[in-house]
Amino acid sequence: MSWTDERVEMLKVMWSEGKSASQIAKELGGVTRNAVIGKVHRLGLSNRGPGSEHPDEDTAAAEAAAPMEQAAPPAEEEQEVPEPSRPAAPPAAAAPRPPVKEAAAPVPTQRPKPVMGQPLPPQPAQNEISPEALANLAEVAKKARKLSLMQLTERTCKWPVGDPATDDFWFCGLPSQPGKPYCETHVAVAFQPMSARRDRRAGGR
DNA sequence: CCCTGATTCGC
DNA sequence: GCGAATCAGG
Repeated sequence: MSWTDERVEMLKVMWSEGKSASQIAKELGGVTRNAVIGKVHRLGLSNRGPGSEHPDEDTAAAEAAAPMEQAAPPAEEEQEVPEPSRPAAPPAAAAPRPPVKEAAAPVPTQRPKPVMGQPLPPQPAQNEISPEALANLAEVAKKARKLSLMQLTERTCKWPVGDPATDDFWFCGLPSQPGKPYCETHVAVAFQPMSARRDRRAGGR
């Protein structure tokens, strides 16, 4: 398995989102965590967020575009706490399943295309999305800024839409939740509590 | 023992 | 460039 542009792209996104090397390797498939780490270093992004990491909070922007309640759960995770919230279905994977569809359509038009002959890992069954969430997603899709990979910053929603292998691919781009990779709407969909996932954890870092 | 990323070094 | 083996640590 070689590092194709798509794979490197996914690696960058997932890494910047804070996913661990082993998890990225697992999702990319065909590589080990060592391979991922090695690649990360070779790409020179061993550091996870120096690029646009400035403690600069623009409340106006976030408030203007997402004037929703800003309940800040006490859950401040660092990969070492067995939190109940984790990406249920990593959209960054090959088949993001952009919920850009109406509730009427039982199935998104986006089909798992046979793009890139990589052994795409078994996509974890996506949990049900609440009707409210779907409604919001439909709205958000219209407001999406359709940013390209390089336009993403720490404060833009990195929810992918479309197929990374085609030009019909973009990221939501709306103001993301502080500390989260997605806007509030996408966070709600991506970070669903997953039931079956061992949480035995004690000391991680 | 589980896990994490970092580094080395033969390929 | 690649990644297994290894290292260093939680």
